[in-house]
This record gives sequence, C-alpha cells and structure tokens, in this order.
Amino acid sequence: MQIKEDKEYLSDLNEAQKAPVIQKEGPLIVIAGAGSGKTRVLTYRIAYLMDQGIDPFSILALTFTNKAAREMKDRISKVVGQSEAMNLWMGTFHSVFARILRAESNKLGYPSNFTIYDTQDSERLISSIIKEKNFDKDLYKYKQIRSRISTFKNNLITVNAYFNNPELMEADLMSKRPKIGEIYKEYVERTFKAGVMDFDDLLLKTNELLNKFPDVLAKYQERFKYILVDEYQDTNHSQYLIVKALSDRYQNICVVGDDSQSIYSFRGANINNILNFQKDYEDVNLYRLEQNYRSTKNIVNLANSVIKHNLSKIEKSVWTHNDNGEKILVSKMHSDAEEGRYVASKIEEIKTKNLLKNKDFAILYRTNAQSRAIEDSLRKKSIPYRIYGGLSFYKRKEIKDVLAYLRLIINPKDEESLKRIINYPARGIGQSTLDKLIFYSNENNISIYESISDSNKIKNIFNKGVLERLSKFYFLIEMFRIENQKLNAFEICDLVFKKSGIIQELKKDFTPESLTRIENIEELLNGIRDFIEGQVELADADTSLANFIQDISLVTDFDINNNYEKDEVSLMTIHLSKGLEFPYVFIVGLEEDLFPSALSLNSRSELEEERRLFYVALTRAEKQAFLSYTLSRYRWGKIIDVEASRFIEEMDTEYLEFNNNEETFFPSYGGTRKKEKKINSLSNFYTTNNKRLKTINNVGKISDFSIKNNSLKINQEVSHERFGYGIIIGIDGKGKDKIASIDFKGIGVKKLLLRFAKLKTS
DNA sequence: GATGGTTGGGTTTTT
DNA sequence: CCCAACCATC
Repeated sequence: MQIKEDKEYLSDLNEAQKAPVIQKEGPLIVIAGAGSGKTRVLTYRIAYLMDQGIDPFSILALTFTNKAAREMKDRISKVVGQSEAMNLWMGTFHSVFARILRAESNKLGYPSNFTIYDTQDSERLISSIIKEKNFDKDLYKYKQIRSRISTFKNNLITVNAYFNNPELMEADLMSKRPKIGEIYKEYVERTFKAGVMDFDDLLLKTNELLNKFPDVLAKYQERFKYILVDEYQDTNHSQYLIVKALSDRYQNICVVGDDSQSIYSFRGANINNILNFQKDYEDVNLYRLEQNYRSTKNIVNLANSVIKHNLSKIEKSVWTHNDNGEKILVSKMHSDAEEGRYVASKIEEIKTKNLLKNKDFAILYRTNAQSRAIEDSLRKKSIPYRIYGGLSFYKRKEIKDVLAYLRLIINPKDEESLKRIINYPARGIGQSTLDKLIFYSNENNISIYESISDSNKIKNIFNKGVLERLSKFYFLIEMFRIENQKLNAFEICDLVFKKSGIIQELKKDFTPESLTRIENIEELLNGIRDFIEGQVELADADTSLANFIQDISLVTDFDINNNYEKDEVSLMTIHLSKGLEFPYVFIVGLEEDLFPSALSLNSRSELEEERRLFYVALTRAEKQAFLSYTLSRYRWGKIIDVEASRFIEEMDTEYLEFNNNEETFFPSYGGTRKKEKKINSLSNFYTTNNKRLKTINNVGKISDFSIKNNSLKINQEVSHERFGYGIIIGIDGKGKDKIASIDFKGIGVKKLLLRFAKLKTS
C-alpha cells in the first residue's frame, strides 16, 4: 500500500480530529461543527483503516449526495492511490443499496433489471390509479398522496402495517381520505408487477432483504466490517435501520454529523437518530470538532448568532483562529432584477480588485426559480456561470422521453415508461385506447406490453385501425429489443433517436425550444458515449444499455466527467451547497415567505429547519458573505411586494454592514419588465444556437475520431479530454473494435475503443 | 376517438 | 411561470 510514508498524513490533523481517525474499532460519533474538517476526518479515517491493513472491500462509506461521494473518493485517492480507493464501497444510500438489491433481487421477487421510478413517475402512476378508481381528485391530490406513501415507506409502514394501524387509518379518515390505504395497496402492487422500485423502495426493500434473509444479512455484515456514515443527522428511519442492521455484528460504526445542519426533515430525516446514537450502541465514544478552519471570525460568529435562536439543538461552540475578515454586507434592493445586477457587478468588482477567479464565487438561493434573474444579469456581464441541480438534465421532458424508450427496452413491464411513449411521437394511440389497455391488463393481471403483444387477445376491444397501430408500436419496441442484443448503449440510443420518430418530430418546427431539445438529446448521446469510453478501460467492461440505464434515476449531475477546472461562478440551492465551501458567497432573496419559506411558518420545528438552512448557507463562506433582499419580486408572472426576512433582524449587528440603497442603485435599463424579457429571450436564442452548433459538431466527430484514430501508431503522443497527455503503447483488434492501450501521464494505462475515444494528436 | 388549444391550479428543498 | 386536465374540433 502506497500510503504516504510515516503516517505523515496524520500530521495534517489537529488533536480533536486525530482521535476519531485513529479509533480503529467500536462505535463512534463525531459531532462536527461547520467547517471543522468533517470530510477530512472521514477521509483520513478511511485511509488510516486501510493503512492498518483493512481491506478496502470491507469498508462502506455512505453519503447523501453523489457529489459528496465523488469528492470524498477523489480525496481518498490522493492519500491512498486511485487503484486502492476504487475498491471502497462508497456512494449515496440509494445507489449503494440499489446495487445490492440488483444482486439479490430474485429473493424479493424482483427482476434484476428492475428500473427505478423517480418522483414524477410515481406521481403519474398514483394519479392514474386515482382516476381508474374514480376517486375525487380534489380530495386525493396525487402529489400529497405520493408524499404520504413516501412517509409510510420511510417509516417501514407496509400496506399490511397500515391496515393494522388504527391511528393512521383514523388520521386519513379525519382528513376525509379513507381510501389512501387502498391507493397505497394498488400502487405497491402495480410497481411490483411492473418490476420497478421507487426511491423509497430502495431503502425499504433493503430492510426487507436484511430482515427476511438472515444469511444475506450475515453476508453483508461480514462484508462491511467498517461502516462510515456522513451527514448522519439527515438519515431517515429506514436508513437508520439499515445502518443499524449492517453494523450490528462488528459494531465498527462511525457516524459524523451536525445537528445544526439538519435540513432534510421534509424527506423524512429524523434528528433523533443523531441525538440517540449513544443509546443505540454500547460504549460509544463521542468526539466534538468545534474549531472552524474555513471561515473568518465575523462569519463564524454571525452564524452562531443566527443558530442560537433555535431551541432544539446540541450545545456546542464553534470558534476559529482565523482573521476577523470583512463584515457581512446586507443589501436592500428594489427588485429581483436589481438584485441580480447587484450580485453581478459586485462579483466583477471584487474579482478585479483582488485578481480572483469566477470559481471563487457562489450564489446561493432558497428555491431554484430564483436562479433566473441572477442568470440574466451574469449573462449580460458575460460572467461564466454554472447552475447545479435545478431541473436536472435527466428530468427534462425530451430526455425522459428518450429514456422511457430505453427503459422499456430493458424492462418492457415498466408501465410508466410505456405510457409515456406509446403515443409520443403521435401515432394515433390516444387516451381512451390507453384506458382500455390499462383496464384489460389489470383484469388479466398482465403488463400493458404483454397485452399488446398479441392482437388476437385484444381484437374484441379495439377496431382494426387501432389494433394495427398498437401492433406497429409493439414491433417497433421488439425491433429495438432485438437490436439491443447486439448493440452497445450508444448505438441503441442512436437507433431509438432516429427510428422512434422523435428527431423527426422535433425537427418539424424550428422554435428555439425544439432546437434546445435536440441539443439536449445530443448531449445525452454524448453522455452515453462518455460512459462507453469509461467502460472500455475496465477489465469487465459492460457497455450494455442495461448497465447504463438501470440507475440513471439516481444520477443527479450529468457531467460527472466534466472537468473541475472550469472557471465558473457556481449557482445552486442552499440544500445542494451543503458540504461545499467558497471564498465569496452571495445569499440572495432573504425575504419573508421565501426564506423562511411561507410553507414552513406553521410550526416552530419547520421554522427552525429554515434557520438551520440559513446557518448552512452562511457557513459555506470562507472570506466574505453577502446577503441581499428586495422589496419586490417577480413571482408567478406578477410583481409582488415582499419584506425583509426575520433572519435579518435576528443577526447580531456587530458583524454586519448595511447597504440600504435608498435610491435605485442599479438602474434598470429604463424599460418595462416586458422589454427586458424580450432581450433575454433573444440572447437565449443566440446562446442556444451557438451551443447547438457546438454539440452537433461533437456528435459529428464520432466518425471523425474513428477515421483519424485509424492512423494512430505505437509510441505516438496523444491527449485526451479527461486523461490528459499520454503515449500509445499498444493497438489491438481491428476495424470497429480497434483498441489502443495508452499510458496517460500520472494516471496509468487505459484501454480505449478508438471508434469512440476523443483523442487529439499534436 | 385523436388532437391541439385553452384554462385553471399550484408553486420548497432531493435521492 | 409551468404543468395537467379539460374542451372543442376534426
């Protein structure tokens, strides 16, 4: 093992951090204040365990976001080397247990190719069930029902448990929705029959697996002798039970968290998990990290002055040796557009004055919708930016449409995928046909796909024209399924794009929107190509569509391989910013009903969660934080008057500086809102088109690559977008399957399929 | 029975 | 503003 000599890495830690790192065995909890080096502790603990001879295969580290997992893996790679780090089990709860469930799915009666419903898929199925059962849709709102079912699942309340729980049934009766149990039951049956799991199932079914099969439990207890959980304050009951079960045998469990940063209770997170940890295990060692290394005194003290308004918390005092730094600037604006201009010019000002980069800045907001106004002003000032999260790539309509085809190819029983595309592009299969199909399939206990597989069976329900159209659709999918046996993920996706009629449909009109959609689908193709390239280098390369598509619902950031070096301002919600840090942070929209959200004003606990959210936002900043609010905001197409957030009142003014901006500081461009909008959509149009050109060229280059790559020779120098500079040390295979072994500087030898590899020769 | 235009309702945060 | 559901038309 090539860990740094002499455990030199331990000297990077202070005494408080070192203690939990070197407690090799037994349960421990680390209460880590913001910026106190929590990730460092986790990272070094893993490195230390490996240094002590623990096999990385037996270490399981669970995080909350893909981003956190990725960052931690990167940091561990730097300490212990990439090849060792690769063997760690690290990821989000959902992705790790999806992987395990795939391996064990047959025990639970699921196919191993089960697909995963995202929230929207679940909502649509529930909406469909409510309609089929003729329930009052105003009483049974599908979003509410989904969220209630989600709560049940996160608390391990199965359908049976629900019907055996008079309190729950009474509660639903009181809210005049006695049929919730019936919907729940139907939903569970339908998803099971469709061979799909929703997000909550990934945890619930893992619990079921571990409870029902002692041998399976024993296997994974044995496998994961060392378990680490990041952000433990955000675990829900279902996750808690999984961790408890897996760690029960060896009790080598390390949880890290900060009750002040618990911001996911809307997702079922239970703060008691962290508060009760010491009761759950015997001889727990508790460590506190209270020294903040990240931020200035002003920031740390201000954040403390905010969080002290919360009643329920673990007492701790976060402090820092860092400089006082600048005071936190609080700015009052007159409109959201002005706020955007303010942020953009402030960034420009500081950047020029201190010779900084764009990536030194982050803009944080409570809701995704707020990014619009900020984006506009950044674009006008030509400041490069990047939005994280938001309508994630995979949730865009056109992407979900293509993915629905791909999912259906992998799992034809997937009901929601089928419903999504059976008439997209329009092929004359409308709602009433679909309603009949659903009814027929439910009656006969088969999937919709099965019911259209044989025209004879359904010839009494439909007329000849409809039967023909259904059968045409069936054979289209069958054709894809057969082709999928031979093709890799990229090729089959390309085929679907062209043969399903989607591209023709989108090319029909030349609106900027449809151009963007084509561009996005091309981006998806690029992503699949990257995935294949990534696979080619692996010994057990799996370039199949199944491998690409199965867990796609769990992927939030499209550009996993995007290089981090891009110099862009980061825009994201505060939720997403947790765990990250930036030299300069703007927190915008500090207004009542927005932050704190209007929906959280009903209870003290919800308000306190908003306050913790504010605490998280503030503590992201290293050098300076800027807060702003406006007096009016464009919301749902209307300008509404808003007032400053109560959080502004709560802050200790000792650390603040006010910029009251009584006159309009950042004049708007003289026009009405409408005028401004016009400008925006126009500039949108141009950027869209430019981007489009770029992407199309990229796609076109696939063939360029293969032609150019055909002439590559051994010892030739090449460079690769991701792997950097390298030398070709071998070429195998011929034609389409030609593979080059390339020794990349600092990375090592990779095998790349030349047809796809984006290689540059110098 | 399918399709496209219109209206009306909801709008937090994420795996 | 954005989506889903509804309604009028072919």
